[in-house]
Amino acid sequence: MDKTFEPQSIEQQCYQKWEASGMFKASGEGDPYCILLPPPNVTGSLHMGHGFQQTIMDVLTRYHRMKGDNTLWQVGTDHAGIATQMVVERQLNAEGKNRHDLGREDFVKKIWEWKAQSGGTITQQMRRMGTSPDWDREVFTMDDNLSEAVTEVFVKLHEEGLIYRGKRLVNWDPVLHTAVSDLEVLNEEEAGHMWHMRYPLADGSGDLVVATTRPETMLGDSAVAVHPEDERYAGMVGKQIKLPITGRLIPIIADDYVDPEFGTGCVKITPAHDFNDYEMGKRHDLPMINVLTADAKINDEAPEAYRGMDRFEARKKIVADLDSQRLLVKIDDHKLKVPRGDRTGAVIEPFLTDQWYVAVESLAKPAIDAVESGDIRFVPENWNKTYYQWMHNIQDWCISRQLWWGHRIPAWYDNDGNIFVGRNEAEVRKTHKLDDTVVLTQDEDVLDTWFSSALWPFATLGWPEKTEELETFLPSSVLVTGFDIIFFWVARMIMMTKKFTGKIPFKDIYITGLIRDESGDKMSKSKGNVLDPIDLIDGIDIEALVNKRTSGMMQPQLAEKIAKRTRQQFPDGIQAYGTDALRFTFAAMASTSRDINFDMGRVEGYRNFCNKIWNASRFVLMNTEGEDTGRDGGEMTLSLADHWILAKFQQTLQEFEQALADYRFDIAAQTAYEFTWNQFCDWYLELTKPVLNNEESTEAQRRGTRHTLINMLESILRLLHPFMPFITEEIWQKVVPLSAIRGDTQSIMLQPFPAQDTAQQNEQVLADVEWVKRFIVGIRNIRGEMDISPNKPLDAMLRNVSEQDSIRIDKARVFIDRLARLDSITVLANGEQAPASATAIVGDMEILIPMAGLIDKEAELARLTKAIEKTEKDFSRVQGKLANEKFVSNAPEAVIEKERSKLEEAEKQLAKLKEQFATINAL
RNA sequence: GGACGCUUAGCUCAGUUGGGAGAGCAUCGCCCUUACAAGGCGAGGGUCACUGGUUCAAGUCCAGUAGCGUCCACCA
Repeated sequence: MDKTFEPQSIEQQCYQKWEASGMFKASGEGDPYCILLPPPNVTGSLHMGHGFQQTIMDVLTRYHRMKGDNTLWQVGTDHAGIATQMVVERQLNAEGKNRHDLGREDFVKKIWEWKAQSGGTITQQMRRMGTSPDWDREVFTMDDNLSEAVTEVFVKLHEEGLIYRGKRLVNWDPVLHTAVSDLEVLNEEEAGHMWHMRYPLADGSGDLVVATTRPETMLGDSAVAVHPEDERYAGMVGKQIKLPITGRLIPIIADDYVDPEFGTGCVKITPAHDFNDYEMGKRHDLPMINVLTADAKINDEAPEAYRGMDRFEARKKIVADLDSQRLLVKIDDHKLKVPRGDRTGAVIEPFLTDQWYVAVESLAKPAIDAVESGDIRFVPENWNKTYYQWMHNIQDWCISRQLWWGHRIPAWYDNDGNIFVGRNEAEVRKTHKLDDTVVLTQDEDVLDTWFSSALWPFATLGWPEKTEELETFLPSSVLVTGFDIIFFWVARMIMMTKKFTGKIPFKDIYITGLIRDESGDKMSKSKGNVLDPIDLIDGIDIEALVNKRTSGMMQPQLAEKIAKRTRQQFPDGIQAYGTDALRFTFAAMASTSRDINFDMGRVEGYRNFCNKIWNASRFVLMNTEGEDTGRDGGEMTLSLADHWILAKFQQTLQEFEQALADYRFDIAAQTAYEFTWNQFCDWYLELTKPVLNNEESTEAQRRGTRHTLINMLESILRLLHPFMPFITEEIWQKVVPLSAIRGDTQSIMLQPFPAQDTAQQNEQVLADVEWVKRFIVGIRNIRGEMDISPNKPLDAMLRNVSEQDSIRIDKARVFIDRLARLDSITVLANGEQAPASATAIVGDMEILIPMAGLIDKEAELARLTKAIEKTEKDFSRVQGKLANEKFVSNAPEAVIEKERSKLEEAEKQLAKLKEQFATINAL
């Protein structure tokens, strides 16, 4: 084995072996365990969030597979309507064309070509993360069977009246020319203005001043509203306004919605271009005057001078024209929330169009019940509040999109505009008895991508067929996803799955935090702080990294700054840390908090952990290869250390499994790390040396220790495998022939997870070794602080040795001698004089290292002073506590007892330290 | 306006029924000891944001303040 761990050399071939051997498939035996991969966009490439969530899913999948469950990780990708269409359209733009030049059919064909060529990027990258989903079951949301499910759901919901078509005000993206749902609109606060405009009364008796943030919409005004109890305008309600520029007559109406305190207390009402005005328009039966085109330009409803102007151009002209007519009163600065499309960033326009909707109210109720009843559980639990809040205020879902890429809506129109919904045209003709003379044209629109995503839990398992998979794996065990798509996806899956299968889609919902950069900023192209998980795995040099971060930018002017910062942060680029280190980092950072600031130091630390495992394994192999490890029987005597590490491992295993059951991946990772490094490597491996390198050891002792050594390592590898699949597989293949494992050893991933075994728990041994450790650390501490070389053998004297101390010394003598590097141990009789010494205290026992020629007086006095101060502080705190009568009478007996023994301990120690101080001081 | 969350060592973060403040990285000292210098051994470092309350006892529970963040709704 090489001296350092080189992840590159093993990962990819290891993965190929796993995948080719079909090891990711559900075994068909054991309790079902299923995870659904939130399907990433087929256009996408792996980002840190994917890496994080997939690590968690893979840990769970590999763990449950090893536990013997019938484990399925269902994988697939999403067609991502808008995102994908935009990517391909951008390519066309680069060729100087647009999608209309190609026409719908050719454009969609082009997207399929693009998908065939580049759509596999993200699934290839998932493989680099070491994920183990059943790739043979990979689905794409536009596959035939998924599309069938989509049609089926649409038709059934329509039959029940839960899908309807209606003319409503929708969020319109004027760049994409499509409606989008409420969730796809982001409201950001931006600096704007409030224009105060004078509207004259038609009878010439005066005027009103309205305040607006969108003057151009005045072309579509159909009323002015005031509060019914606003005395200022009491006499005006019912009168007419002569709307400037257009000359139209519009009424002054009264409505509670108006806030008399805000602005002038008069609101211009534009029902076709504002959601609140739309509602008021309906209440007052006002005309809906649409003054915009699909491009958000002024249409022919407006006076000629404005027609064809962009909405923002029109705004300027209208303000100028009003000003010249002395109708502009003032312009105030005003902060307002501007709605923008989450994909395009374009200002969204409330726009009156025909769209398809899902009436969600009746679907929402069972979905709320499913969480309230505890059938579905959010982890962490407080996310259910977010869920309830949205579900209780849920609005009908606009599902039609004026795009070309997606599931075509299964609705047909005849020439009279009648609508027929069915699974296909033939079915429609049959059910509605339409012969060939009736011309039918299919609805041009496609469905919101999230409509098909909502069916993911059952459609991927074969629905509407009654498949065995559906029977076995629905509901799935846990959904691992981010809070950002609780509304988009999670809630809709619950509604749809309940509706169409009667079952819940999943039992637990584990909500992960968002991965941010080290200072808490969101990773984004424009900030230039994006890390690519693949770069952390393979490494990247600084030039390539700078190039990556600064190319293809929306705002090229930021490039220089980003380049500079990147060079500053990564002067030598990013090292290749390997997949296992990255995965371990993700797992270790998966605490319950909302956001995670990604710290490169952690990755480096866990890369070092990989190296530690690697070198510990080298040590184990060096000492077991070609030796008798007891694999074929033979007498074995286990040392104290052997028993101890087995017991310690049991403790670790218990904590580890509990943590995983609680979805505390950070605790599980920490537990495994601590055991492996601080117990197994730092102590146990050192404790095997006195046995293996001791000429006096019997063959049974050597065999026992070798046996423990190799099998302990083997168990650790299985423990760590769910987190670090590659390094554990690589080492395990070398270890297993020496271990006690028999049978099929094709891969560690098919081995059982280490079993909890009460026979190996041993409190006595744990206590004994803790005592030994304190003994050794006491002497190391003296060496460290006294600058005594670790190589220099010392003579130790012991004072106040109890019977138990003596037994322990006998049991552990070889270990103590070797690890503390002692030449001799002398037990002093009661009252026997000791030479001037440095001291360590273990319980009641004192360890004395004679100072002659070794230790200087001042240094030892300083050390003792430090120890005395610390002990005195403890002592007086505990003493104060016990002196408090209220504490003694109120606290539980166990707590008081603990404090009493603490006090006693401190008192004894203090006495010894002070005595020692006096002795040294007298020299 | 409503909801949720965060504030603990220089940095990134744990701290689960209230009962001795922890980890990794960074820092300092010693050590190339035959698994590992991506390492070993040892050490230093915190008025747990602030104020008040409950309690014998508060990082932990309650109330409030300040700062930061997220989501939802929204006044033109």
